[in-house]
Amino acid sequence: MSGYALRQAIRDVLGHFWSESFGQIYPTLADLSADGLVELTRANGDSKPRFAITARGLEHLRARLSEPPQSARPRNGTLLRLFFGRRLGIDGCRDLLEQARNQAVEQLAGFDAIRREIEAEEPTDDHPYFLLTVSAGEHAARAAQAWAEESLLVLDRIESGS
Amino acid sequence: MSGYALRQAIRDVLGHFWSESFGQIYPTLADLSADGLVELTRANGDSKPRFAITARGLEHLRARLSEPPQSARPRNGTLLRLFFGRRLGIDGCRDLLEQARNQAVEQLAGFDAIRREIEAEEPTDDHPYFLLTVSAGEHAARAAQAWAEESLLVLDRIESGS
DNA sequence: AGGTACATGTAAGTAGTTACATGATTAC
DNA sequence: GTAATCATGTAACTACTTACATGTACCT
Repeated sequence: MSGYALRQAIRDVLGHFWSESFGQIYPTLADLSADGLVELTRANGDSKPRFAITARGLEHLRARLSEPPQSARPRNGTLLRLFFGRRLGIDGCRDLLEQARNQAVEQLAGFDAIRREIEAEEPTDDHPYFLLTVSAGEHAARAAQAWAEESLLVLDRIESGS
Repeated sequence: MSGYALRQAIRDVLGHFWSESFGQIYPTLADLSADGLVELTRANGDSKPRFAITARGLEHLRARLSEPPQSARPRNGTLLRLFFGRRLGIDGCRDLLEQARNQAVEQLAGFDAIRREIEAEEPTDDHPYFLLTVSAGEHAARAAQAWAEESLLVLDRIESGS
């Protein structure tokens, strides 16, 4: 695919756990091409550029996938604000939690659509792995929804005097 | 508290949803001090420096807490590797999932300790908010554990031929 | 013909960590 | 007295995003 199409695929398919910008994609694609890990095979009268991974690229990919994943530094703005909830005020907290709940519900609907899309396709050996990542999103979103709803009830109890 | 103590508090208390490095803390503390939002009040023969938030600092904090939280770009190395699970190989996937499960279990033990610590303290108006963030961690960790364990079973089914 | 989507690339800026340098205080 | 901890600060570096610049292909 093209770098442009690659970015769309990353956004649409890996969107809930990964992201890349053009500023990352194009230089990286150029480096990979220079190292012979991908090839630009623009066929005959083809209007669209087609990068494809090479045999050496596949080897390299396997090696990179085997590297231990490094966890990103945690940075959750919602939880930081709730931690200082007394300073923020109870209405601000309620807004944050309602937003968190709504976001979780939307995500669940999105995952449901992705899951049905995958299951409607001709099954391949990759599908079980794709579904693993969807399942991770579903578990996380359900947990987020449950937490937000419980927490809204806790706020009610705080407000009605404890 | 001192910048040094602040960093320890961030690591120990907010560790599961926030982090700051010295390279962030000291310049920021200097800026806040210059703007009169914090004050260094080193009492008489006190060996330890004590930064404290000022009245204007509290106002500023409230304003900053009211800003909408911006979500960081997603970057989950474990899910990225599992997405390409067929390339990584089933044993590599198993390692990733076992690590994810163990990490979740450890986190749950940590949250349990924090919760008991908070509940043992003299209750303050802040405690319900602290517990909200602990609860978020517990929900997320329980979801991660359940997902990892389900997924390990899925791997078994993949391996035993589908 | 003109707008939208496709396509690439880069410079400037943002946000942060890591590593280093330095010294004071406390514990044993 | 010496090792560990407390304490501050900064320069170099990493890893990205945003915004801009530029052009092509496709649809109506």
